[in-house]
This record gives sequence, structure tokens and C-alpha cells, in this order.
Amino acid sequence: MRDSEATRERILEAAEELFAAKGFYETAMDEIVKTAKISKGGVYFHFPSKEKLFFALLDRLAEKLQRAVETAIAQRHGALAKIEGALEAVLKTLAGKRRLAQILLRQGYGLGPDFERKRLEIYSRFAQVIQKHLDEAVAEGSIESINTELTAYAWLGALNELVTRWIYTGTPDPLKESLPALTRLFLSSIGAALKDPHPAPSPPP
Amino acid sequence: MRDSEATRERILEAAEELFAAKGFYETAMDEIVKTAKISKGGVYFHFPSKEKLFFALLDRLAEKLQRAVETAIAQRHGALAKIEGALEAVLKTLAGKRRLAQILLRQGYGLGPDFERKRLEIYSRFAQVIQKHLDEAVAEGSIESINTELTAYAWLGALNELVTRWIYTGTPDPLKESLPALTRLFLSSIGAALKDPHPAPSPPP
Amino acid sequence: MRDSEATRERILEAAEELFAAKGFYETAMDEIVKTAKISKGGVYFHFPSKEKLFFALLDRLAEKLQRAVETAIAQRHGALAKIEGALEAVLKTLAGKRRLAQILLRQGYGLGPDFERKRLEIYSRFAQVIQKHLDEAVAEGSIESINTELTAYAWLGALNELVTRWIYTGTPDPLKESLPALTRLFLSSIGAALKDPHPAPSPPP
Amino acid sequence: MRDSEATRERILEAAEELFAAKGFYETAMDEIVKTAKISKGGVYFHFPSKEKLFFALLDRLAEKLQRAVETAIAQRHGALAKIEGALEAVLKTLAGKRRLAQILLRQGYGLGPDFERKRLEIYSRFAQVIQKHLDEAVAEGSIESINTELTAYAWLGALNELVTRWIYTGTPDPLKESLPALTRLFLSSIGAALKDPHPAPSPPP
DNA sequence: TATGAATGAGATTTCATTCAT
DNA sequence: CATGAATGAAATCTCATTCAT
Repeated sequence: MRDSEATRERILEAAEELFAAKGFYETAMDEIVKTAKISKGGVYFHFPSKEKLFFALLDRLAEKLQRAVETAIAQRHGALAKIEGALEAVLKTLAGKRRLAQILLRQGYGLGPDFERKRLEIYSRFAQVIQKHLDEAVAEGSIESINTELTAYAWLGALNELVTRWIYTGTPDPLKESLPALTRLFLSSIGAALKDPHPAPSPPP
Repeated sequence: MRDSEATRERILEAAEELFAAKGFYETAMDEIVKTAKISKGGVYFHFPSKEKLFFALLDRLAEKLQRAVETAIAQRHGALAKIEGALEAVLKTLAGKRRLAQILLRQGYGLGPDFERKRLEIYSRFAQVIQKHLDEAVAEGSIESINTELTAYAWLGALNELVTRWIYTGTPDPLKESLPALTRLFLSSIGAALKDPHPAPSPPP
Repeated sequence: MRDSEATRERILEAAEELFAAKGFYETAMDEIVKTAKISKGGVYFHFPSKEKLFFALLDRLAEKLQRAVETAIAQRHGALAKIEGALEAVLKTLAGKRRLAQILLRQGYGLGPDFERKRLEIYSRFAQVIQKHLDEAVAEGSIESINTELTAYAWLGALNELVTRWIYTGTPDPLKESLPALTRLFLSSIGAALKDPHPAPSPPP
Repeated sequence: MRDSEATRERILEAAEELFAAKGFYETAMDEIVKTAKISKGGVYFHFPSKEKLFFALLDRLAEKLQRAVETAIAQRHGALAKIEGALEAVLKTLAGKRRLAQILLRQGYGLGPDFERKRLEIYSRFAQVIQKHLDEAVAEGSIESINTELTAYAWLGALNELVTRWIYTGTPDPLKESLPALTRLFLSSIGAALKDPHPAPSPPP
């Protein structure tokens, strides 16, 4: 049982590496088999098909990201602060894990309806988290009433595009350079102002 | 000579239809051949490979969209108004041409580095148009100074995600429902207000 | 494991038969697949390409012939006798194995530079055996000093042409008729006399 | 009519260049068309098929070589001298025309029975010339009675192999280095001695 | 005579998946 | 649980040849 899980993990690890680098179609099962140092039959024992393996990977990565976001959110108070925290968590996590970002944001597109459906499902989960906190911010009176669903997806798409550019072109640096600008952009878009993230040290009494 | 161009057109037409519906990898050259009512060799006479055919298609569609945007922009005056016009033009064009939108926004992702490079190149063209007008708006004093490049890509990404959802889920309706909300979102994000097309009842004096 | 080797053998057998009869280009992988009673993928599991399969075959046949020659040489004593023995062994082996001869001597010509390189490599191996024994004969004083390298290749070429004619025209019969004449020709060419295996009636005193 | 012949010549020239460099199968009609700066239909107007074009080329080249040989032979007197002259002529001609040699000696092998038949036919023509003069030498009493047919083909084969090596490996230089050794080898093989090719100037009376 | 777009059969190769061991 | 040889459908691409202009 323990061994089996380790094998499964090795397969997912190999698949992550290869899918991230070359995409779903350009990655052959043979390569995964070789990279994971397992046999063909071994892979098919753990995953019934290449597609299912890809989906399992997607779920795993989405969960990872979701956990990072949830942790960040839990540590802050106030809807707007939570939103800022989530944004920061997403960028930090994706910036640190190129492979994760590549698969979650770019792979699985244009691979036919099944893949698209899966991607929409994953994005929905994130969109709902964002939307929930936006709704709370509205309820709190922190921001004006807006179309929170549309806003959530717009943010997701913007993030996706920008992270993709970081991945492929290397610029601008996600955290140091863009995070404040992006946060400001997002908050502006809902009519809120950025709480000074680096407040000057208050003078001693 | 005239006929030759017609054949080329027929191939592109068939490719557009099939790639949009099933994606690059799930579309076989045989199907394009059958749909275009041409022979296999005929396709390869006009396009040296499946990939090159796909890229030619991408270019053609990008041009179409670009022309629509440019026309819309030319008819308006003032940077902000041009931006609103472009947004409307993009949404109108994409909403009316599902296939165009699908290929430009969703296909060609996760198909390996070559495809991604092509996509980045096309998006750059649009981003530059947006950025140029944002820069003008800043210069005019219509909006505050912001990171216009980041904003341009963020908008593109947001548009992409929202249009994708329209395509796959059918809701919300791009023009009637979302255009005002989206325009407001975008303009808010740069600290500008929507020129009230649907004036709210004016408050009592 | 054992079975795998048998399959490989079956493929080589089929390839030998077909390449010999029709040449490299005129033989389709489909035919090899059918003849070997294996699947297409099966062939490609054992040989990465048609060309590699052909080369593997060439090596195998060259080895076979080389073994026959070496055995014949080992059984004789004296450089000249060894040369005669080798000649006889080559003719006997090739005469008995038309397919082997056809592939080794005629196929793989005019198939492009890669093929020619391979052929030159194989011929070199044989030329070196001949040359070595010619050098020994010179050292022994059995024959005068000559350009042994050139002689080795000349003999190979002569053999090639004659065997080819036997193969295609059926005449003259390689062993019964030509062996003595050819041996005499070769030995004459290096200034040595045939050790009379068929003594002419001795002249009257 | 005049133009037509020039076109035909251009096609043959292009075909010669390409077939020599890459072989029959590796040369596409498209390449010939491009090199000859003519259209597809143009080639097919002059030659009914690729195979026929190749054969026409073979014939043309064989004729060229034959003429060189015949000229050389006509200038000498005595069967043995004629043989020496022919040998020299062949080597000189082939050494000066790599492409000619490549096609005549190496291309058209292993391309299936039709090609082999053609090659045998061409070689026969040369063999007959050699044999005729060998027979004359025997009749003259210049050499002992031998199997002249076998000898003719053996020589042809030897020449073929050696010229091939010159072509592909560049060594040894055909004329300067090998001609004397080869001539000696050939003459030895029929029991004749080389007539000093560079006689010391006879002293004045 | 010449053009070149079009044909279409056929070639090699790939690869997800299976299954006897 | 794991192995890896084998399958076979399908994919992309080639290329000699034709024919309307």
C-alpha cells in the first residue's frame, strides 16, 4: 500500500514535469514511463488512461493552489484585506512553481471539449472564492454594488494572462514589480483603494 | 491563379470550422481534406504543414479582428472614447463569430512552445493598440498615471476568460448584459468613469 | 525474452527475403509486416526505422559471410592456399545463398550517402582480410611486392560483378565452371601460379 | 526545335547533377524541375516518366564514356596497347567527371529488376569491347588462351569498385598513383607485362 | 510546347492501450 | 503489483503523374 502510493506519486511527478514542458499531446506515455522509472503496465494500473492521469494532475495542482489561497485568506481580516491576501498568495505560489502555473493556466486548452470542461470546473472553484469575498465586501459596505461574478472571472483571466507572460517572457518580475500595480488595478476596478502595504513606521509615543 | 486563391480560401474555411470545433490535435488533416473537398496533396500544395496552416489561420483571424477594432477606434474621438469603442468592437466581433473567438482565444494553448510563441505574438499586437490609447489618455490627463502595459495585458486576459465563458456556457450574453458592466469594470480599473450611456435618474436637487 | 528474440529473427528473415527480391525502396514496411506475421508497431519496437532494419540486416549477412571465410582460411596453411580457400568459401557461400549475395552485393547502392557509407564499411572489413593475407604472401616471398590494398579492392569488385551476373543471368555456374578460371585470374594478377588442382597432361619429354 | 533541344538538355543536366548527388529515389521530380528551371509538364513532355529520364541519362553517359574509350583505342596499335589505352581513357574520363562516374557505377543498383537489367545491358557493351580486344590479343599470340569473357567482367567490376572508392574516400588519386599499379595488375592477370609507359629517350644516332 | 495546381495512392512512423507472464 | 513486447488504427506527409489553360 505504502509502495503503491509512492509509485503513484512518482508517476504524477513525472507527468507534471513533462506536461508542463511540452503539453499534453506532445508528451508520450513512453516518456512518462521512462521518467518515472516504471513500466507501461504500472502507469495503467494507477491511471486508466492518459487523459485521466492529466485530470488527476490538474486536480492535485488546483488543490495545492487552493490551500495556499485559503491559508492566506484565513490570516487576514476584512473582505478587502482577504482579497489582497489571496492575490498575493496566488502570485507567490505560481511564481514559485512554474510547472504548476504552466499546467493550470496554459495546458489543457484547445485540447477538445472534455479538457475545456475540466478547466472551466477548476476555474469556477477559484471564481467562487473570489466572488464570495467580493460579495462580503459589498455587504460590509466596503465597496459599491457591482457584478461580482463577472469581476471574479475577469480577475482570473487577467491573472492568467499576466502569469503566462511571466512564464514565457520572464518579465516583469511577478512579485517585486507587478504585485503592487496589479493589486492597485484590481482594487481600482471595484472602486476600492489599496491600503498602504508598507506603512511608514508609526512614531513612538 | 484566381482559382488557386479560391482553393486556398476553401482550405482555410474548412480548417477554421474544424479547428474551432475540435482543436488542433483532434482535427485530422483527412477531415480538413474532406470538408474542403480537395485532395490531400492539394492542401499540402498550399500549406507546407498542418502547423503552418494553423498559423496562417491565426494570422488571418487576428487581422480580421484588428480591422474591426481599428475601424471602431477611428470613428471615435478622445482616448477614453476610443477605448470604449474598441472594447465594444471586440465583443461584437467575437460574439458574432464564435469560431473566430474559439480559435483566437482558446486554441493554440498547450500545444507546445511554438504555438505559445505565436499566440504571444498576436496578443502583443492587440496589447500595443490598447496600451497606445491608454498612454494617450494619460497624456491627455483623462486618467492618472498607471502601468499601461500591465493594464493592457490584464484587460486582454479578462476579455479572453469572459468570452471563453460565453462561448462554452452561453451565459451571460456578451453584449446586452455584460458590455456595460465590463466597460465599467475596465474604466474603473484605470480610475475613469463611464460616460453615462444609461443615465441613472438624477437625484433631486 | 526468448520469444522476443524469435520475433526479431522473424522480422530479419522477412526483410532479407523482400529486400533481396525487390530492393530497399521497392519493399514496403507493410510487406515486411505481412511476411513476418507481426504488427507494424512490432517491427518498430525492434528496429527504430526502415533504414536501421536494413543496416542490421547488412551487418548480419556480412558476419555470416565473414565467418565462412574465416573458417575456410583457418583450415589451410600458407598465404596463397589461404587466399584460394577464402575465394572458394566466398563463392560457395554466395552461390548457396542468393539472397545474401543480392543484398550484400547489389542492394544498398545508389540509396544515398548513408547507405554507401555502410557498404564501404562492410567492404573494408573484407578487403582488410584479403590484404592481410596478401601482405603475408609478400612477406613469405611467395609473391612479388605489389600494391596489396589496391589488389584487395580490385578482387572484391571483380567478385561482386561476377557474382551479380550469376545471380541475374544464371550463367556461368559459379563453382563448377568459373572457380578455377577466376582463381587463376586472381593468382595471375599477383604473379602467382595456381597450384595445379586439375593437372594438364604432362608434355612429352 | 532548337529551343526544345536546349530544354531537353537542361533537364538532363539537372537530372545528372541531382541523381549523382542523391540517387534515384532520393531525388524528387520537383527538384529536377526547380534545378532545370522548367515546369513539371515540361519535363513530362520530354520524358514520359522519371524512370525513362534516368535511363536516358544512363545511355547518354555510357555513350560519352564509350566514345572516349573508342578514341583512345583507335590511336593505339596492337591489342595490348589498345587495352592499356582503354584503361587509361576510362580512368581519365571518370576521374574528370565525378557525376558521370557516380551515376554509371553506383546509381541504379538495388532499385529493382528493371534498373538492374539496364545496368547489365550497359556493362555488357563495355565488356564486349574489352573481350574483343582480349580475343585479338590471344589470336595475335600476345597472351595465352584465357577465359576472356570472365576476364572482361572481372576487370569491369574491379574498376567499378576502385573508382567508387576514389569517389567516396578521395584516395588514392586515380591517375597519378593508381593507374600504373592497376594497369600492371590487369596485365598481370592475363599473363602480360606492362610496356614501359615512359620510355627513356632513345639516344640520337 | 509549357505551366503549375491538383490528384490520390501509398509511405513511414507514432502511440495509447492491452495482456500473458 | 509490475513488466514490456506486441497491437493496430490512425496520423502526417510525399511524390510521380495528369490535365485544363
